[in-house]
Amino acid sequence: MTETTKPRREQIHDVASRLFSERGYHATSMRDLAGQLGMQGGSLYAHISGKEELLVEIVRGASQQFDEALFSLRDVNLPADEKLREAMFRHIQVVADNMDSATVFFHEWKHLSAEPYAQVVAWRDTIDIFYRDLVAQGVRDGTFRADLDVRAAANLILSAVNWTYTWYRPGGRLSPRDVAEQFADMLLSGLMAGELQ
Amino acid sequence: MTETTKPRREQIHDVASRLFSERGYHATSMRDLAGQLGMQGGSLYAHISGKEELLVEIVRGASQQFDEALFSLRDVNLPADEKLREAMFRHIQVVADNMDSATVFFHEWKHLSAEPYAQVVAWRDTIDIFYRDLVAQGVRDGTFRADLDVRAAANLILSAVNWTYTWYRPGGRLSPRDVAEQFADMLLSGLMAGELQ
DNA sequence: CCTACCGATCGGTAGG
DNA sequence: CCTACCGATCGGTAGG
Repeated sequence: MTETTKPRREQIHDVASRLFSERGYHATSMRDLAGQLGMQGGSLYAHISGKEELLVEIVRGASQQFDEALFSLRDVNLPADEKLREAMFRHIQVVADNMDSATVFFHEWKHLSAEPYAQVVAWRDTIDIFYRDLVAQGVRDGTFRADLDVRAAANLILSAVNWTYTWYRPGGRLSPRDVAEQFADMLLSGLMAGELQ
Repeated sequence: MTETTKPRREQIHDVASRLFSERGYHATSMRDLAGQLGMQGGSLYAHISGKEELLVEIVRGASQQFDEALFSLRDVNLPADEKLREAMFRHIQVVADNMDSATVFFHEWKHLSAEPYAQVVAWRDTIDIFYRDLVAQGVRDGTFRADLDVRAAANLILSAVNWTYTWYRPGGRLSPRDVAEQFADMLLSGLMAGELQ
């Protein structure tokens, strides 16, 4: 009995996330969408107001997932390196658990109209600041190297966790935890062998 | 006299790279393109065979730039860490020098038809292998840590250099060399302060 | 949720 | 390189 039917609106969002991520927003027609749901193109408008509403809600949903995962970490009292491990894990997990909407988020946000577009830009800043604060804290308390460029470090971390949407395969060899630990190990300790060997 | 006119075909490619990167492939119409060149939509077909030809050539051009930058490094005799620095610099420089076509490359290749699509997938593998070989060499000769996961390391490096297309601004505060050195410093030495302090 | 339809726009072509 | 046009398809609506 896994046949419990989701609300129609939710089904539409799920299919839209999948098609937008596979083909892109502009290459997906409302008729494509309707076809996957077994209805006619015009019937979609009984449930939604328009195509862009779908994009807006997918993008907003994804950014909220990131927010919920990361901002509860903000004031947690942990050593900077452990905090970074946990943040990277949560960040990657959001991507892994929402491959479709995360892909739409990273790929299609430029097609939003002015207002939601500006919200994404503002949101990106908050995430940037989250990682900069995390790094800055680690530098201040001596966990991280004193000569770190905080912006560059945050940028490198974000590159690692964001780029996962292009290559990660849920159900594959690596769990989100595996990826996070591998990346964090390398970022924290570096690739170089110790000087003494 | 910087008014030397480029060949029309090249102008079309330049404008197409810019519009495809700004708006996306499907959201750019042939009439948009023609308008920016001061001609009518139909007139484009005196110079090109179709819209997808433009996408194919932009994508192919970008991948060739990466090839030329990286593959001459393949058999150069350098310590692995220096080789990595140089590879990252060249990789980032290709992105920085070709922001438009690099963006199209990373963003729009999924819209290619079967054959050029498969070429991009195959190309990506060669780049992946390039970085894995570089890391593996460093592990073998003791430059890099013996416990490195080669695939993960290559993946992390690629995340850093590829993601630059989303944030780098040519002519801004940082040169491609700056970014490459910052990233390589952090990747090679890690973020952690030394154990003794 | 369907049928039937709207005006607009798409990539591309014919003929000059 | 332009004018004029093609069939196809787009997002969306009216009326039921």
